[in-house]
Amino acid sequence: MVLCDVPRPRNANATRQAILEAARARFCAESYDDVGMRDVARDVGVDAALISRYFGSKEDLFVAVLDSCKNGRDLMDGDRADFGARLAREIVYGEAAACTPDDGSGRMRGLLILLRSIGSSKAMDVVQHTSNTRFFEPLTQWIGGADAPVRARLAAGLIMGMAISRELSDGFSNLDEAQKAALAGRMADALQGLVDG
Amino acid sequence: MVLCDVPRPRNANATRQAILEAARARFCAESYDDVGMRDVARDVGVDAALISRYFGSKEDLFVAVLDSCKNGRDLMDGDRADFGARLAREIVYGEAAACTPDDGSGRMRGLLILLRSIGSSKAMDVVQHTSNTRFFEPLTQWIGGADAPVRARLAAGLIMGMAISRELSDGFSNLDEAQKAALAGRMADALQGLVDG
DNA sequence: TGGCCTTGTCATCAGGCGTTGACAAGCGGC
DNA sequence: GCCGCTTGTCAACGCCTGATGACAAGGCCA
Repeated sequence: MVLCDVPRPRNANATRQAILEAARARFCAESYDDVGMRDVARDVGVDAALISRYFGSKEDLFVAVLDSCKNGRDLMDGDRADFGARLAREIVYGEAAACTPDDGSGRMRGLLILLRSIGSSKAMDVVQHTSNTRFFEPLTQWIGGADAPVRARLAAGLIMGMAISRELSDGFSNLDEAQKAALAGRMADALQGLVDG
Repeated sequence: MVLCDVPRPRNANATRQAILEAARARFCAESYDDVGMRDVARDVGVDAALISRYFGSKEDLFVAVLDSCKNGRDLMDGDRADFGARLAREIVYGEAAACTPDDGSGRMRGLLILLRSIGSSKAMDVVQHTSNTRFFEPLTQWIGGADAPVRARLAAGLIMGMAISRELSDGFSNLDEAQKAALAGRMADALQGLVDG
């Protein structure tokens, strides 16, 4: 996970950015409590004290990481008629789970980070607030129409639940390819039904 | 949360049971990482060292708590035609969230404890194993028929996701009563559809 | 070349954790 | 009454965490 082993040139902006990306990868793979400042610092090849200086506290770093992720609205980018199929594919086939330390292009990355740290009391406030403003509310707006809040809650629940189910079952490893396809199909239909009303 | 403040009579079985119940309440309300041995000990009115002696390690205590909960199969008790409505009501109206330190009669308690500690690396092995043997597999068996694994995954995902959605939204506090009823109704239909095939 | 601000390191702190082994107190049997 | 086992307490250990302030070194400017 070490991103750079030659002496880092003295460049505050680049270093700050490297810390942010390393932290994003860590928070994507581990819960808030399991991510240590020293871990992130080691990934970048820097002393942990520097993170404190650049970002303040660990919670501030967490917020900065969430802000650096693409907005939850991006989940709704693309053809509306494909929403269900798109999301189902990303979750069932794990395209959402890939979490390389790149520019944060994964559309679901922010949501995955939030899901990872659910249950951590220290991150609870941030997680709760961010999931509402970045995920629930945009989804509700985008769905629109009568019962939008209700349908959005259900869609969000299904998305989050299947993401967790994926974690708990090691990527649906107990399902063969045909079953995975069936799972993605059923999930897509359910989601699309909620979007279309 | 202190269950007893008069000097506890010297009774190993009763003390062990009291520790188990206090731990169950704690693990139901907080994640594995957030529950401290000293917290549980204080609830019972006992020294933390005693827990180590009676249960071994913290992980052993966690396993003992999960074993003490009603089996996940109990979720499927009752009229099969009511499964969706029953589960939806318990989640939307929070009957599942009540977690008093009683005999562990809540049917969803075991599942709630597992959900609380998702994301904790220390508890991951236990959570993964228990959720499969106590929740996924019984549900798959109970659903039965063609595509049972697929439908069970979807049902489980919806149940878990809505339980988490409930947490993140403070008990669906942004929904009025009519919307909650609509949510429960839609969720019930979706679940029942998965059960019936 | 010398001064100085920036960038990064190091040692350290206070606090929390789970766990351990030595000790105190209750209590039944001889 | 005293022994010995059980039940519970206490102090401490080693480890890890996030955070802090003093210090070293790079690099620009005069």
